[in-house]
Amino acid sequence: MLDPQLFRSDLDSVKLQLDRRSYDFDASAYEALESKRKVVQIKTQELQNERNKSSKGIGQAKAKGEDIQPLLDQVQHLGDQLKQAEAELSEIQQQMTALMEAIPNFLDELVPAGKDEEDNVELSRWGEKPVFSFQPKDHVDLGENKGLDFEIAAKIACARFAVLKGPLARLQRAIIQLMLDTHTAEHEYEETYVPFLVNADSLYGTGQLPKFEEDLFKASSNPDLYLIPTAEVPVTNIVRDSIVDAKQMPLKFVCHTPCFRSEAGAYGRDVRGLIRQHQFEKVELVQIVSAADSEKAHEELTQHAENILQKLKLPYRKVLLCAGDTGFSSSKTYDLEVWLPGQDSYREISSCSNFKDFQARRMQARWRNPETGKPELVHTVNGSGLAAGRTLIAVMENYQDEQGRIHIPEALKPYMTGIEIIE
RNA sequence: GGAGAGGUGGCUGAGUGGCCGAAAGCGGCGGUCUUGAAAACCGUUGAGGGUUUAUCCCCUCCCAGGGUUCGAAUCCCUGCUUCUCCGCCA
Repeated sequence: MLDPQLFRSDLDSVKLQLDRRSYDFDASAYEALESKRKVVQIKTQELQNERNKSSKGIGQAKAKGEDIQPLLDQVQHLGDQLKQAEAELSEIQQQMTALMEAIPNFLDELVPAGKDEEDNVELSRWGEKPVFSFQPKDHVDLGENKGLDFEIAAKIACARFAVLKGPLARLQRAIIQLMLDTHTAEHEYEETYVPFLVNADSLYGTGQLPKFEEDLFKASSNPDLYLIPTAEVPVTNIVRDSIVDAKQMPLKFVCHTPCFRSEAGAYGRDVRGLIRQHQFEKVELVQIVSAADSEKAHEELTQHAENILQKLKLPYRKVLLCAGDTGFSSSKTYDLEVWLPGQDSYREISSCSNFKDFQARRMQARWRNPETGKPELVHTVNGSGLAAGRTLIAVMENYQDEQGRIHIPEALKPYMTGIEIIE
């Protein structure tokens, strides 16, 4: 949610900002609603004031033992008028909220113009792509005789699920362990365990609702809960409706969860393999910081995700998303794309975003600034550190040999109880 | 699942229809005292919003949503939630 004050004080710059997003903002509809709001709100508050004064007068008269009947007759007309004004105001406010909550975040000034991922800007590359003396296989072929099974998963559930058995299941767990250990021990994140089902308020807070409900799995039960599409939702909502003590800032959480996505708009895309699944494992990094610190925190958090790729010696590149590819709630996003020999391309393995105060305003998440003594909105920053399912793919494809075996990267060996090669 | 008791400011906690946005204490902030600190004492200290150049003024908020009333933290209904006891359970 954007700052409503800005809409009132400088609508022109709001329009310019939303233009960068190619967001079709109906400024005249907004202005009409806003001027109506002003009139009705003032009228409502005047009526409330009148009621309060009268009631106070009645109380005092009664205490003195005076006859209050004449006073009661006087305020009789107030009730209906007030009720009507309040109803009208509430209707306008609901319309205003509906309008405001559908508007995406402003883009950071450094975000490049562009329509889709073609226009993203590559910032850096790390690592050497492996050179093979044979035609490298993709992870589906490599996993075929090693316990990676999509048919069984489709029998158990449906398409876009996978079953892992034996050393590959072990390898995914090792990857998760490495990430959690690194982020807690070296990057000072607090390990967190959270619900995998969340309520609508939480999804609203981080921006998935109300606009993107079709991307979610809803649990058809009472109370209404949704499967989390990312740990970002439960973890960020830890600070919803609260004022964080300055001494506790910044808050840094790391959390491993499964993630569930309906992939409703992805028919026919990435149908092969583990790339795009309804369920996948991810380790998420979340930071709750002050406005002054969020830019730095965003850079650092991205580096923390990069460190995992570097430990695994997986070649990757860092990309700054263009205007059209930056998510609804995000102000600025870096994607980390890992090299996948089986696909002969870079694929997203982490997405690190600075949301500034956009989520915080939706969540009413604040901290008390000791300089002013006043509560201020926090900034939220998060990123995958990393998507474990895709990391598994990257390890399989980058560490394969001519016999179709998979060599365990050095950094994972301590977690594999002696297994050095999966064959 | 059954029975009972609660949800009030940063925290503890008083308040059962008007003088309550809310006692008292703790904590925070400012000051007096002190070489400095502590203690003691004095003062101050909730959030959001409207109007305004600003001050002023006004509105809303005592878990949430409805209701009763001229008037609700207080009474009624519904929901959520916490705690205690019993049962069941990984």
